[in-house]
Amino acid sequence: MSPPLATSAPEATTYPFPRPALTVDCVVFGLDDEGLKVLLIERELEPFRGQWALPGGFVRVGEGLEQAARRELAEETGLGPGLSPHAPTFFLEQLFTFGDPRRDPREHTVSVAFFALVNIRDHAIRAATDARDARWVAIDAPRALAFDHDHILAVALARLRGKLRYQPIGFELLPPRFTLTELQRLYETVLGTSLDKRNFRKKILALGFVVETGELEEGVRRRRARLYRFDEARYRALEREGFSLWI
Amino acid sequence: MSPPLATSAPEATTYPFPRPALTVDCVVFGLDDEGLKVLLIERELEPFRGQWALPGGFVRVGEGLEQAARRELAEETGLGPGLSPHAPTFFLEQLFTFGDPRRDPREHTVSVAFFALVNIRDHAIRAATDARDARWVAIDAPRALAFDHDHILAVALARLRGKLRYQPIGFELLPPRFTLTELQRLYETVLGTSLDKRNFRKKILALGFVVETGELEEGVRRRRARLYRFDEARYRALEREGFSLWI
DNA sequence: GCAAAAGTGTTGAAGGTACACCCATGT
DNA sequence: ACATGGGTGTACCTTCAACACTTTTGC
Repeated sequence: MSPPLATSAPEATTYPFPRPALTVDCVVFGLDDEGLKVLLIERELEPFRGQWALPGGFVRVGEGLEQAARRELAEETGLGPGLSPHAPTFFLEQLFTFGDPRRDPREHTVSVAFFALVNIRDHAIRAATDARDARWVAIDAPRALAFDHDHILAVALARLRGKLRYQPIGFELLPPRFTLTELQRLYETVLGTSLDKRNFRKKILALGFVVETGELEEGVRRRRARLYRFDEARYRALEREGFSLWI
Repeated sequence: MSPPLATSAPEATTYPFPRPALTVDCVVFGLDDEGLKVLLIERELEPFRGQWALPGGFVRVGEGLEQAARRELAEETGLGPGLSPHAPTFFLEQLFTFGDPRRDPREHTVSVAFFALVNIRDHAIRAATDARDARWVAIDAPRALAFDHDHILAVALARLRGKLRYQPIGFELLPPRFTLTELQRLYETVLGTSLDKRNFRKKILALGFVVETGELEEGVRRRRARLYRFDEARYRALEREGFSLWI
C-alpha cells in the first residue's frame, strides 16, 4: 500500500492509512449593551447549507492549528487584521478537540475548537468565502447550529464562565479603557449573578492590576465615571509571586 | 481531483485535499513511594527507534479520540482491562492538541494528548506491539523524549498541579482506601510544597467527601492509621450546591 | 429640583495560619 | 524504654459578606 497523500517527507516513513479529516472551529464571544454575543456564520456550502454555524474550516497541511483558526476567522467573518487595519489583536486559545466519528455526516472529521474574546466595537465583521452571512447572535437566543456546534458552544460558554473567575480575561471583552461599572456588568452578565457594588470595587482594586487612567468617561449625559485599564505588566508580576485571583 | 480516502460517505461531499495525520498521546501519571512517575515506552519503530516516548499512536477512521487513547495504552503498555482483568477503570481526560507542523519529522502530524492518573499498584504493565519496553519513570529524572513529548509532559504536569488544587483528582493516584498521611504526601509530592499536618487534616475532613471507613491500616510495624475513602456521591452533591475546593 | 448613575466604610462572621505535645505500637 | 509515625486544639489574623447614603451632572 502506498501513501495516499502528497507529502515532502520520505515515503517509507509516512503513515499509509486512511485518516480522519481535521478542522478548526472558533467560538468568538463579544459583549455589547444587549448582552453576551457569539459570532456565527450562515453556511454557503453543503452540508448544512443555509444553516448557522461556528466559523471554521479544514486545516491545511503545513499549517499550525491557531494559524488555521485565525485564517478561517479572517476568511469567513473578516475578523482580523485584513478588514480593519488598526484592529487590535484579540484573545484566542484552544478550547477542546471534538472527535466523535459521527459529528460530521460526510466522514469522520475531528475538530479542534478555539475560543476567542473580542471587543465588538473595535472589530468590524463581514461575511465572505463560504459564509453567506456573518452576525453577532445573542448567547441565549434559541439556535440549532450545524454539526455539533451547539455542543461546542455550550462547552465554550462553560469554559468562559469558569475561567472568568480565576483569570483576568474579562478585559478582552471591553475596550482598553473602561469604567468599573462596565466591568461589574460584564461579570454579572457572563456569570449570571448579581454582585455588590462596593465589595466588587474593593476586590478589583485590591488585586492591583486594574489601575486608574486619570481620565473620565465622555459623551454621557450624567456624572462621568472614572476610566480604568488592565495593567498587564503588573498582573504578570503578581502572577509570578503566586497570588490568587478569585472573583 | 478525487478524494484520496476510502470512506462510506458520498464522494461529492468529502474533503478532497491532503490532510495532516492524526495521533493520540497519553501522559499517564502514577505515584509510588519514590514519588511521582510517568509511564513511558521505548519505541520499537522509526522514527526515534530506541528512544523513550509517551505511549500513543494513530487514530483510526471511525474511532473516537478517547477510544483511540485507551486502545493505544492497552496495546503498548498493557494498561486497561486486558492485562489485569480486575483492574479498576482509571481517570483519563483530554489535555491539549499539539499541532505544530514540524513536531513530527515524517510529515505534518497533529496529536491529541490525554492525561491519565492511575494507582500504580493495581495496574500491571507490559510492553507490546510497537513498544520494546514500558516503564514507570520518575518525573524529575532527566529525559529526552521522542518528538515534542518533553513539552507535552511539561504541559500535563502543569495541568496536574493546577487541577489538584481545585478538583478532587488526587484520589485517582491512591488505592481506594488510604490514610490521611498518604493523601498529604501526595499533595506535597505533586505540588512540591510542605503542608501543616493539623491544618491539612482539618481542611480535608471539613470538605466532607473524604470519609472514614472504620478500618485500620495493616502490615505496618507501628501504630496503625485510620483508612479513609473518597465519597464520590457526597462530592457530587456538594458540587451541585456550589461549594469551592481550594487546597 | 429631580432623575440617574457614581462613589464611598464599617462591622460581624468565617475561614486560614501558625504552632507542640501525647498516644499507640513494635522491637 | 525507645523509636516511629498517628493523632489532636487554640489563638490570632485575614478575608468575605452584608448593608445605605451622599455626590455629581444634565435636563
